[in-house]
Amino acid sequence: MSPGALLAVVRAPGGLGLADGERSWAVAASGVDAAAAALDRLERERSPRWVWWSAAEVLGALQAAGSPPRPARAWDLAAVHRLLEGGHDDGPAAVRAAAAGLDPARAPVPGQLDLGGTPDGGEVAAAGPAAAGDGDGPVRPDGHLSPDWVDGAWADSPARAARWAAVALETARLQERRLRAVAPAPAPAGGPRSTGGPSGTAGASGDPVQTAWSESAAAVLAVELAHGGLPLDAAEAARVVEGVVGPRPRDEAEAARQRAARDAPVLAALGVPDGALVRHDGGAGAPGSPVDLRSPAQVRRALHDVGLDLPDTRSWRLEGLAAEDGAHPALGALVAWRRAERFAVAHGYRWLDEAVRDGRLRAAWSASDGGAGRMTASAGLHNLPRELRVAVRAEPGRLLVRADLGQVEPRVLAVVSGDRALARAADADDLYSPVAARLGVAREVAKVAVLAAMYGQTSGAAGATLAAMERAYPVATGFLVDAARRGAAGEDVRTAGGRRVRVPAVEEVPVEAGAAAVDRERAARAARGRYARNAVVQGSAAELFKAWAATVRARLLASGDGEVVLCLHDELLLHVREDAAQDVAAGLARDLEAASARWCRAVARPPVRFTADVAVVERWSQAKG
DNA sequence: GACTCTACGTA
DNA sequence: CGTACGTAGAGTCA
Repeated sequence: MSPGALLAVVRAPGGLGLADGERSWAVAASGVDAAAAALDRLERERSPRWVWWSAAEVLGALQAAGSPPRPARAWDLAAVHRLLEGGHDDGPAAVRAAAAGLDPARAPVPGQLDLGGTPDGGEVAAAGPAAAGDGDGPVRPDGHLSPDWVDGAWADSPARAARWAAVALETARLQERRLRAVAPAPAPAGGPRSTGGPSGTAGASGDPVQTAWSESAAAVLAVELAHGGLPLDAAEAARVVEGVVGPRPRDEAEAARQRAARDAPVLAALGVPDGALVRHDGGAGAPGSPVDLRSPAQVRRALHDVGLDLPDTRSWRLEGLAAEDGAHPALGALVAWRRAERFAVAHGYRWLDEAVRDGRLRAAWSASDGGAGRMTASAGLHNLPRELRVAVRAEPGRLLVRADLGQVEPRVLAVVSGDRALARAADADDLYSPVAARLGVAREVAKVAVLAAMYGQTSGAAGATLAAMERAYPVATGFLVDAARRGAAGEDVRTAGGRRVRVPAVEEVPVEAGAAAVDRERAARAARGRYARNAVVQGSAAELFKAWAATVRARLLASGDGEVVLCLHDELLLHVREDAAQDVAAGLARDLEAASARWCRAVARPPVRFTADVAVVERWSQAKG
């Protein structure tokens, strides 16, 4: 077996089911440690590209092993399915149906009785070892997976586990064929407009399989991030929380008193009598509770009663008014109250107790959630307030290496659109400087215009500069306009790496429905347009980021210098051995060069320069931010 | 109990 | 009438 050859694995109670290009077999391994050891041995002997229905399914439980496996290469069927199809159902039945080109509506849903089994009209069952069979095999005559097997019958015996692995292997091959079929062609030199299909153009070039590899690596990373967690000094975090929301209450009664004490000055400023008596135990419309500050509607009414008629009570609006001369004192009080309340609710003591264990902040990770395929995390990890970053701290003998991509979205726009002028601007450390020179405006104006183009903003100061953008960078702006047009029309779009971003259709409204309904429809189409316009950039940036993260993970794996502990859209945080930190930091830039060059080739676009800001620190807060 | 709305932290 | 996400509480409907 050559390194990188596909090797499918499933984990059953008694051991592993395995399949490579030649045969399928089972390895007995009862218990987490034995399974981890068996996987690890195969990793060392064969250096395969592991095929699994999902990294979480195989690796999740094995993270608890004394020596968890650290696979270098993977083909994650669920991750590749999400790449190809979008959507959320990435279980084996949906994955197999899509890979085999079958109607997903006919795929078995877990727990469903098998009422099907006869071939769909005109559809041909996939050939191969998995389909060969007895009437009780994993693949039905119509090509869909058998509901029994989807529901877990594959785990009943070692022989069945081996067959299930063979199905996984075959499904990976089917996915690879489909990937090549949807791969976007290079952006035409003459302009961005293209025809046909959500990808814009069909036809293989570049190397779409690379996206499958890095997305699969990100799925492995997600499992490791969920298990490893982010090093967090709980005592330091508690100090930060105390500074914002006050001391930790000993019981619910004390918590209620503290809440009332926080509310009192704001209620007084609003002229609400007897604020200290207000109940805040969750009861709506509590008696004797004239204003619940946690209710935006009640706050709005209270502000109206003191002469402030506002469309909403969002902080930025209150802050703006509070800064004016002669502002009502309630405004400033309310802004300060909101900040503390927000902190207490989202990142207060409850969060500390639930999310932090053994000095680690742990969250559930997804490698490609959301329409555009960004990584997501739970437990408030991706919206950790800056004040708390001081508590994200390397353990003794270790340091943090933090790196974030510079101006990643406009650089990605240069790649995906194939705009040569924007690509030249990306040669500069600060992309906005050459753009500003070309547009003949100040740097800040240029920056706003570029961002406005990518977000679909039409109002405000960016408007005038947008026209200059269109003249100076017609390929890039044309690409964005085209994506917005597709989105507004309800067509799906694809990222550079071929990720399908589903755009929900807008319900058509007859003219008779009235002007308001017609306006709503137009607004909904515009929103879809902005969504699609942004998704092709944001989603492509997510792919580049994951390619980088996968490269970094691979190097850390080989060196044993440390681990990735956080992925934050364009930022990586590594927890590494103190003596290796400088080497790791230097390697991050090289990894970015390698990953971005590979990514540009893979998506069949001219190379564009990417930059990263790298720092070695003890606390996350010490890095620029 | 499931859902929507408002709000707000991060990128 | 600038994108995405996760999360929470109030409020609504059943």
